[in-house]
This record gives sequence, C-alpha cells and structure tokens, in this order.
Amino acid sequence: MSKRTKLKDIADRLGVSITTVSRALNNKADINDETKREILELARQLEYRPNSLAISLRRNNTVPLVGVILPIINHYFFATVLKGIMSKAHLHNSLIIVGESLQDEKKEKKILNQFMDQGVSGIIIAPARNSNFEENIIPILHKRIPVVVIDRMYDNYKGNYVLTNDYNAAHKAVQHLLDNGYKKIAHIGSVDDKSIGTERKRGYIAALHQAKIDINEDYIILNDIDNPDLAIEKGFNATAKLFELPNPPDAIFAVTDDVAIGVIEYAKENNISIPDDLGLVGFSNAKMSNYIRPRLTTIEQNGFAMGQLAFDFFNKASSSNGEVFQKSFELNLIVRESSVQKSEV
Amino acid sequence: MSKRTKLKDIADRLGVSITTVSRALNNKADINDETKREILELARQLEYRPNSLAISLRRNNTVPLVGVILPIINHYFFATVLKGIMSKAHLHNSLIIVGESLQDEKKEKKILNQFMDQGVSGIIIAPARNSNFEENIIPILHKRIPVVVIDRMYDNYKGNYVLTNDYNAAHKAVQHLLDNGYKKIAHIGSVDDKSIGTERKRGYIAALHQAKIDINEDYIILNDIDNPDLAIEKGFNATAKLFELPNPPDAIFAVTDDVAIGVIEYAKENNISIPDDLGLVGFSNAKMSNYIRPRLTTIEQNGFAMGQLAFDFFNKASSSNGEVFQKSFELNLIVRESSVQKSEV
DNA sequence: TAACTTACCGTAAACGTTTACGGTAATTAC
DNA sequence: GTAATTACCGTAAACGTTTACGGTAAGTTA
Repeated sequence: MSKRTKLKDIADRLGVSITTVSRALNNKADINDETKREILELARQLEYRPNSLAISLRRNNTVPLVGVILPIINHYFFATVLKGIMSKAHLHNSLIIVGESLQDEKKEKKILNQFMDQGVSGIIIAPARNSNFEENIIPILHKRIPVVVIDRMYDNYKGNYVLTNDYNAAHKAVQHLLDNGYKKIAHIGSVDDKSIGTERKRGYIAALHQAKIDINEDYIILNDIDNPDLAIEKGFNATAKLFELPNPPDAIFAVTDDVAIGVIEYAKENNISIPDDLGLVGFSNAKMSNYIRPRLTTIEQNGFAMGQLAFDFFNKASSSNGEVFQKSFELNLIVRESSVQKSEV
Repeated sequence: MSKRTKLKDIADRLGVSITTVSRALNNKADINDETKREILELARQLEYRPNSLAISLRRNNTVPLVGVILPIINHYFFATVLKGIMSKAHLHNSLIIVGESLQDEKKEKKILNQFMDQGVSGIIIAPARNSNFEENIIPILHKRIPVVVIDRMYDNYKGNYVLTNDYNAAHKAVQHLLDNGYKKIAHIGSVDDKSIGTERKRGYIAALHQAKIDINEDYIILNDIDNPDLAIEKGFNATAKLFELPNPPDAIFAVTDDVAIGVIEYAKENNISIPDDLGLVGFSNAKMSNYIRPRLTTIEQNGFAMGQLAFDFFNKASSSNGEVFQKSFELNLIVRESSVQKSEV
C-alpha cells in the first residue's frame, strides 16, 4: 500500500508548484488550460483525494461534528432518538457521525477513539451494557469535550444526561395491573447492569411491596434481550416457563413490547385469553403494539424528544463552563386492551 | 462571541511557549507542576477546547468519512440499511456521517453540501422522492468523489447503485395471489416519481396482463405514504374506498406492509375475513408482519445486505478508476396466512 | 572540581492545504 | 517604442497542533 498522494506528489512529478496544482483541482483562475489538463490527468492516475482535515483547518470552516453512539441502530427507539438528535443538529448546522456499539464495550471504545481522531466537538452516547466509564468516558472528559449520556446510566455519573424514569414507569404499569384486579403479577425482565432492566424491576417490586404483596421469585424471569429479533422468542419461552409453574401468574409486566409480543404469541398458541386470563403490559410503545391483538397496554417512550433534548444539552454544555444538564423524563402509560378485563370495561 | 481560544492565547498570557502549554494539557513529562497547574487553570477559565482538525492533521490519523443520506432514519428498512453500511464501515475503520432528507430535496442538498465541506470521501444516498440529479449529485461527481445510489433510482443514472428488483417482486406477489385463486386483485400503491412505487405498480400490471386480466383503474389507488405513521391510515382509507365499489376486489397487493396493516385493520372492523374473503400481500417484511393476525404474506427486503453491498461498492469505487458497480437484488416472497385461503391449505 | 545527570523549557519543523502577493513574459494599446 | 494589461506561475505565510532536538541551570556524583 503506497502512501496517499498529496498535492506535492503531483507538483513534483509535473515540475510545477503546489499552488498550481491546487488551482487546477479547485477550478480556479490563473492557470493554463494545458497545465490544468495534465494535472487533472495525473491526479486521476494517482487517485488523488484531498485531505479534508487540512482543508478545513486552512479554511477555518469547521462544521461542528457530534458523535452519536447507540447500542443498536435499527431498533425503533434508538432510531427515533437518532432522528430527534438529527432534527436539532440540522437546525444548528451540525453534522452527526454515528456508531453502533452492538453492546460491545471494546467496539464502543474503538468508535469513541475514532470519533476523537475525527475531531468531534461532542459525544452523545447510549452506553453499551458493559460500558466502562473510567476507560471509555473519562478520557473524553479529560479532553474537555462535552458528553451527554442518554437512555442508560453509569454508576455515580455526575455529568449531563437525558434519561427516562423507568422506575416510576414500571411502578405505574404494575399499579395499573393491580388496579384492574390482577393479583399474581409476574415480570419478564432483562439482565442489565445499567439502569434500564434494574430500574424497571425495582419499580415492579416497589409497586407490589406497596400493595403488600409478597415477591414471588418464581415470577421474575430475567433474560438477555439485547437482540430485538430474539426478544420475542425470549418472551415466548419465559411465558412457557411461567405457565409450567404450579401456580401460574394472572398478569405479566414485560420489560419490552417485543417481549410482550412473545407473551401474546404463547397465549395464542395455548388458548390463554388476554386480558381475561392474563393481563399484560409492555414497555416502549413500539408501533406494533397498537396493531397486534389484543392491542397492547404499554409505556410511551418518547425517543424523539429525548434525542432533541440530548442535542440541546450538548449545545448548552459546549458554550457553558462546566455547568451540568440533567433530565429524567416521566413516562405515560397507554392503556389498551391487553390489561383491562372485558368484564371490567 | 469571542474567538475560540487556542494554545497560543494561553501561552501568551502566561509568558510560556506553546510547547509548554501543550505539554501541560496533554499530561506529558518535562513540565513543572506549578506551571502545569497555572496552565490548566487558565485553560479552564478561557474554555479552551482543542482543535481536533489540527491534532489529527499533525498526527496523521485521518479516518475515512462516508456520508450517508436517507429519506427517513427511523424507518425499519432504512435503519437496517444503515446498519449494514456501518457493519462494513467498521471493518474498514471508516466512519459514517448521516443525514435525513425527510424527502425534501432542498434539505438533501444542504446536507450534501455540508458533507462536502466536512470532506467526506464518499456518498451513499437513498434519494429523496423529488431529488434533483443534476443539481444534487452532479457537483459531487465533479469533485471525483464516489457516489452509490441505493433503494431509489435516478432516471438514466449510469453510476453505482444497489437496488431491489421491485418490478419482479411485485410481479411475483400478484402471481402468487392469482395462483391462489384470487381474480379481482387491487393495488394500493404509492405516488412516486422515483423507482419504487412505479416499479411495483408496473409489476402488478404486468402480472395481470400476463394472466389476461383487464386492468380495472378503480382497483388502483395511489397514496403518498412517505410518513410511515400515516401509511397505516392511508391503507385503511384506501381499503374503505375499494369496498365502496359496486364490485369490490377479492385481493389486495399493498405497496408496503404498513399499508397492508391498514387493510387488515379495516377488514377487522368490517368483518371481512382475510384470507377467505380477501387475499393480501404486503411488501418489506416488516417485523410486525409476522406477528399480526393473519400473519402477512410479504416480500422480503434485505436492507442489511443492501447496506453492506453499498459500502463495498463505495469501497471498490474509491480504489478503482471510473469502474461502475451495479446490483439489483431479486426479492423473495414470504408466504404466510394472509394470502392462502384456508380451504386451499 | 570536573563531569554527569536531571528538571524544565523553547525553537522550529512538520501535517496538507489555501491564498495573498509579487513576479515574469507575452500581448495589447496608444 | 513605451506603457499598460493579461496570462500564468511561484513564494511564503497561515490554519492549530505535536514533537524531535537542543539548551540552560541546578543538583549529583566521583
């Protein structure tokens, strides 16, 4: 692999100055047509490609670049967060450079480093499940580049973030099931050392606690649901396990709409009626949740607003001195068919 | 707004050299603790932020940047295309910078210009519906930067592309309905001056033609379905219109799974049985299509593979001299419940 | 005391461009 | 034939960093 050709290479080979080469390639005046032709020709041969760093540096026209890292890019929630970020970025003439960590903290770190090399002026990150704060984030903060953490949380993190109050939301979901007469409420959750799974489980437990209902450990099944394609299957299998119990639950709070879909699939195959035999609440308000039957009660998660706010926070953090911006969104319950027994309607 | 502070500003104020400042900020050796402290302190006061362009330039670690423009970023298909692109980009240590045109060619152009300013080494674009080739793409080609067009097509475009054979796929879908005994097949399509809508409609017509069935113009309803949230509603309304006809169809080929969902919703509300009273085929194999009832027969669209190939094409085009890379994917029909009458099974 | 080491700091080149400015030769104007 | 213009090209500075190298003063060693 030879070195990348630069202006000087072309200039030397043709016995002209760098300036002349630059003029030719940029279509400027003050250059002979024949010279220009030769330069263009040689540039083509040598596969010349301008070094954008040098150009931007010289022109002093740095387009603010913001790096965004998401665990999974084609997940509706994250894609919508990205959309929110981009909508704001577009207004501020910023550009968005994105990376997908695939829940791999090594990959996350590599992308982060590339982002720094590329010269981002900020980072918005939904951390990978096992993301290492010390190793991945601290070096960026040392470079004094603003970081906004979104969706998931680091322990003892003191910086900018945009989160959702998963604890309250889960509490609300379970309370809703209780209010509708369900008593034996199970939880199909996710193993997660970051906030999400844990918080939702905490909310679930708290709601039962408050209702003075004992926690039945058999009613709690935790899965790795990172892969959205497998999440449905995981939900299906977990439901099967729950119904093998001597005393199966009469309601399920699923950590995700995908998981809830799995519950529904199992119920259909086994003639379990939702909501009559089994109440069900999901989480996320995936598009699908309004079109499957029964229509799924779920928690609305406004990814778009979160993305927008994340960009706003980055923006504020850029022009302020160490001030910290934090927001935790409260989430609404959307009541549909899956959690309200028909006799009760 | 004052100018951005640079090393020199700090150096001047403190009467030290730029080198010393650099050493302090980068935690290098050969510097007195007290000097370092002062520099760090002043840097904080002046809100020093390193110019990463200069850093990367000096360090010579340019990361190849590829610009990706998509009409809608949180649409599953496009998000998956993006995922495919990124998977390959990651292998080649490239970075992806993305923009969302929202089907607006002015916006598309603005993003394209920003990409050029930022110095991308390639463009992968799924053109907006009314994207202007002359105005938006030609200038990039003039800069000798590889362009790969994806999903949609420009008229008379001669460059690199990764497409799907929508004509054949639509033909296949309609043929499948014919094979299953449906005779009065309607089409809920999309108005579209680019390839997609037109090609699917062409395939629909061709299949009927071949079966010697006359085209009934009342059976063709075209919508603007750019907004995926509205697409379901559009499908619903179109179906309503079809069933107001004196002689309603007995099958529908929908241009999109979302539109097909709308058909299903209408059918459920009006006690029309799918597939018995009405056959239905969608397009895209959205995740949802396998979990609604009846499970939807559809065309599989492998966005991931398309994205991967698009990046490969960019890559090849980068290191080849004017060679052109083109691919049109053949798409498979996925037969599920919505198109096979139970009596026939 | 002479030689050597250490701690600290500055000079200047380099990364790959763009561009203001000046220069030469040829052409045109008068 | 002189002056002015034009066409073409090069020199060098600049963008904001990093870093190899050298230098000085103080401390250390023998």
